[in-house]
Amino acid sequence: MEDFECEVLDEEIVENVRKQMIDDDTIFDVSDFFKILGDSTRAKMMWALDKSDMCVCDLAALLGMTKSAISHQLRTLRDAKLVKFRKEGKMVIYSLVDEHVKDIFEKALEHVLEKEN
Amino acid sequence: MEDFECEVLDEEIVENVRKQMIDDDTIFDVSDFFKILGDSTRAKMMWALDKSDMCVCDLAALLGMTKSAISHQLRTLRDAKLVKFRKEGKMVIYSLVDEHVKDIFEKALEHVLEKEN
DNA sequence: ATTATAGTTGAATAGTTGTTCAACTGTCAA
DNA sequence: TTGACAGTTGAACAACTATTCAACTATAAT
Repeated sequence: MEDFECEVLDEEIVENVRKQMIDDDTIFDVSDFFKILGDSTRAKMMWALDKSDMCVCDLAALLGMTKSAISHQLRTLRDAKLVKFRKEGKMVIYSLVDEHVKDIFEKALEHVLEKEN
Repeated sequence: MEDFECEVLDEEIVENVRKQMIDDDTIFDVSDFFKILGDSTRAKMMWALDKSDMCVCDLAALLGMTKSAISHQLRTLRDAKLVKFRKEGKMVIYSLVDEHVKDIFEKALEHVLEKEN
């Protein structure tokens, strides 16, 4: 017989789930959001900025990375609207945009720590 | 003068944050967790499995992908202990491991939808 | 036994992404 | 106006990863 790829086996389930499925754009937005936190450098930066606003240089020193690397990642975080910045003289001070992320971070942390066994 | 990379500017802040910093292993685990949900295919699969347990074939049909691609991603989700499976005849039925992920997903969804403007 | 189907797997490919490097801007101080 | 420093940027490189392809296993039915 022909080698067709994937016929539906349980029509009822598939149709039912398809009806409840959120639209592609939203799923993309959600996974893009997770992608941002899915890099340990960015995750650390968010964690650090949650503790205190900081300039690029201090973030770099804290994490033991170059200013360039940190600046690139801050750009990513800015594009994702997770951090904002203000200028103070030569320095640029970054801070978190909202508290929302903190909640998600802490829930994820719970989840991860729970699994450690 | 020498071109040193990144001297600490605000000792007090950096030291204070350093003391509150969570350890590297934990940050890695958390960002690895986010990385899993940071792919739209896997995000969709998790979303679908939250609505109903499903076999590989139906997941593939629902998402319009090959069984192979889905199977590979299911392997990733299994390794991350986010899904489990049971066998029914020729079929392998996958389901979510816990409710924890659902919470995080929904919080992230809130966050994303809130920003849409 | 043979055929069809559900699913898995490893290798290969193509696309993505994090960091480095070097060159740049803007601000402050002498 | 010159030098030093905080930060940004684009290009390049290396590492990673999602999907495809082909070959495979296992179960069920004829």
